Amino acid sequence: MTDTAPRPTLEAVAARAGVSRATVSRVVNGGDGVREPLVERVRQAVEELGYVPNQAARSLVTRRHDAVAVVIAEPEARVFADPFFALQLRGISKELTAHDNQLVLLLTEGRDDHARVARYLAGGHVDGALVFSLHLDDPLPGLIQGAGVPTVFGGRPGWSDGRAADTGPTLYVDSDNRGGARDAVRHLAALGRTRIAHITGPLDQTSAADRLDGYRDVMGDADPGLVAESDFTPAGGERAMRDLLDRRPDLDAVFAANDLTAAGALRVLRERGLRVPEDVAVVGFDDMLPVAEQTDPPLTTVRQDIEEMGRLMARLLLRRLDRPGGTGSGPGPRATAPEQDVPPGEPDGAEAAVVLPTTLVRRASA
Amino acid sequence: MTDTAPRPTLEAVAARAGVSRATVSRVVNGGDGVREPLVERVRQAVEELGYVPNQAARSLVTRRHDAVAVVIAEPEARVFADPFFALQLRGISKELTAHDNQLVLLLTEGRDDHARVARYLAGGHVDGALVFSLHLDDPLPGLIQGAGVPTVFGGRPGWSDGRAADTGPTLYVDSDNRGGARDAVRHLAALGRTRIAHITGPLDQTSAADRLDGYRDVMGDADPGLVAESDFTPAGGERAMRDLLDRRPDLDAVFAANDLTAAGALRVLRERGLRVPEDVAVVGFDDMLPVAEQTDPPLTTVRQDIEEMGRLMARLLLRRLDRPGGTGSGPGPRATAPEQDVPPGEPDGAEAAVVLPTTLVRRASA
DNA sequence: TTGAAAGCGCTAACAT
DNA sequence: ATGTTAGCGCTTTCAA
Repeated sequence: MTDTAPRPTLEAVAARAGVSRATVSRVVNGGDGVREPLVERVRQAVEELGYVPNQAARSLVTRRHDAVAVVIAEPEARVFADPFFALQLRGISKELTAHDNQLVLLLTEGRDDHARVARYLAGGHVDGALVFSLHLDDPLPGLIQGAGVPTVFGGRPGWSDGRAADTGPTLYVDSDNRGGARDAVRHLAALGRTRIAHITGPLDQTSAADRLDGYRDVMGDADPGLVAESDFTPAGGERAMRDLLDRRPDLDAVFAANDLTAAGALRVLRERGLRVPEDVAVVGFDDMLPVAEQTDPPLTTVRQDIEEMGRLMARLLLRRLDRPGGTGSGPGPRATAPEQDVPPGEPDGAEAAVVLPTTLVRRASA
Repeated sequence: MTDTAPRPTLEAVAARAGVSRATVSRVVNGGDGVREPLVERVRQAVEELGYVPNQAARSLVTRRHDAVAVVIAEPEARVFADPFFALQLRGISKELTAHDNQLVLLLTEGRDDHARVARYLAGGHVDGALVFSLHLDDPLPGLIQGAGVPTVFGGRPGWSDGRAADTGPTLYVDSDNRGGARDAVRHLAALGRTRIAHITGPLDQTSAADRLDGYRDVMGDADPGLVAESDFTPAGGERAMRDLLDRRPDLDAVFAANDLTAAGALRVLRERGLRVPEDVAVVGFDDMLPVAEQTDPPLTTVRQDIEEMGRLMARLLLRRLDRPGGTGSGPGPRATAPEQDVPPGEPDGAEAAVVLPTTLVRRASA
C-alpha cells in the first residue's frame, strides 16, 4: 500500500511553529503582515513537515482554482497532422506555469462532447478558458461564452450570426493571416510572376478565409480561375493543383494556403514536368518545419510564431483574470513572471484582438 | 461584470426538493438506496436550479479529484516535431473522458521544472499520473515514483540504476520497438538484401535502443560499420547516411530508426545518384503520415498505434486507481465506459508492461 | 501583528 | 430509506 501517508495540515504546521493557523496561512500566502521572526519559524516548520497546501480546501473558500482550461475542438484528426497545437500548448503551458496556474486539457470529438465541455466550464472548475475554434459554424464558442467563463480564443472566431455580446468583448489572438498572404503574393509578384494562383484552405475556417482575402488584396479581381478551393491536406493540394493546371496551364506561381497543401502541389508540378521555381514558383504558409524543409525543393513559406500565440493567449487571459503576478502557492520561491507587454488590441470594443506578425521565409521554391 | 451568479448548492436543491442534503447527495452520486419518487423530485430540482456539484468541496472530503496529470518531459523541441504526443494525448483524453476524469497537462522544460512537477504531484492535486520519460538518465521518473502517486509510464522507462522499487511495480505501456525493428529488417532480408545498414536514434532513449536490439536480433554480429548512431532528426539522418555510404558503399538497404531520419537518408541517397528501392531499399519507423507519405518514394515503415498506447496508459492507471466505471458526477447520464480488456503484462513482478504490436506498412521504398 | 472562530459545500457515519 | 451531524483543510473577518 502506497496510500495514506497522511499529509500534514495547516494545523500541524501551526502546532510545530507554535503559532495559530491564521498566521501559517498568512505566511504561506506571501507572509504580508507577519513579523520576520515568526515568518522564519513558520517557514521552517513548513519545510520540516513537507507541508503542501490542500488546493481543494483553499479553492473551497477562495473560489479560485488557479487553473485554466484549454479547449481544443478537433473536427477531424487533421488537428494532429501538424505540430500546430503542440506548439501552441507549449506556449500556453510556459505562461501558465510562470503564473502558477494549471492547465486542464479538454479535447473534443465533435458535437457529443460540446455539452460535456460546456458543463465542465459552467461548473466553475477553472478560472478561465483558452479556446481554439476552427469553424465558422462551430457552436462551441457560443456555448462557452454562455457558460460565463472568462475566455480567450485562439484564431479569429467565425461567428456566423449575431452572438451574445453581453458577455463582454470577445478576446482573441491570431496571426496575421491576411497580411502574411499579402506578403507571399507580393513576393511572387516581385519575382516577376503575373499569373499567380491560390490554393485555399477550407473556407469555413477563418484562417483560410483570411489568407484568401490577403491574396485578393494583391491580385485584385484576377481571373477567378486562378483560385482553387482545397482543404489543407496534401491530397487536396494535389487535386487543386491539377485543376489549376488544367484550367490555366500558363500559371507561373502558386500560393498555397499551407505547407501541406504546397507539398501536394509540388508533387503534381514535378509529375507534370514543371520545374520549381523556374516554371512555377511556390509559396506555402505555416513554416511547418518537418514539411517545409523536407520538400523538394524546400519551401518558401510564411512563418507564424505559433508558440508565441499560445503564450499571448495565456497572458491575455491571466490578465483578464486580474492575476498579474501569480499566486505564489507553496513554500518555494515564486516563479518570476516575465510579464511582457501585450500589444494593445482594439480599445475596448466588442472584439479585442492581438494579431501577431508573420514573416516570409525564403527557401528554394520561390 | 459577468461574475457572481451565485451557483446553487446542495442545500438549495434539498430545500427545493423538500428533502435533506444527504438525500440529494445520494441522488447526485448515483441514487442508490433512494426511492424512486424521491429520486425523481431531486433530479427535477437539480435540473431546475441548474445545480452542478462543487468539485472542491467534494474533493475536500473524498480526497479524490477525478483528475490525472499527464507529464511530458521535453528535453528538446523535438517532441513537437512529430504528432506523437498529440496522438498519445488524444488517446489518453478519450479514455479519461469516458471515465469522467480530467486531464491536467504538465509540460516540463528541463531540470528546473522537475521540482515543480514533483511538488505538484506530491501535493495530491491529482489521483494519478501518466508520465512520458524519454531518457535513460532522466531523474523525473524517480522523483515521481518518490512522490507516491500511482503512475503509468509511456515508453519503457530507462532506469539506469537500482531504483526505489518499494513503490510497487513500475507500470508502463510501450510499443514493440524491438519486434517492429525485427520485422523491418526481416522484410529487407526477404527482399534479398544482405548488407542492411541501421541508422539508430539517440541511444539514451529506450525506444532507440530497443530498435537497435531488434536490428541485431536479425543481423547477428554483422559488420558494426553498418550501424550509424543518429538522433531522430532529418539532418542527423543525412549525416548518418553519408557516413554509412562512405564506410560501406556497397550497402543495399537501410533501416532507419524513425521516419524523419529515413527522410534525410532518402535525400542523401538521391543526391548520390542511388535509386530507391532498386539500389538501396529503405524502411523507416513510426508511420508518421505527413512524412512517410510525402517522401519520394513514399516510405515503407513500421507503424505503431500511438493513440492506442495513450488509451491503454489511461486505462491501466484508472484501473490501478480502482475506478472501473467512472464516477458519474453531475446530473447527466453517465458516459458509457468502453472498458476493453487490457492485455496482461508480467504477472506481478517489479515491472508490468503492456507492449503493443507494430505492423509493417509497405509503400514504395522497400 | 496575532489569534479565535466562523464557515466554504460537500460526504459519510451514525441515528432514526 | 431518510435525516442529522460532524468534519474535510483552508481563508478570512473580527477581536484582542
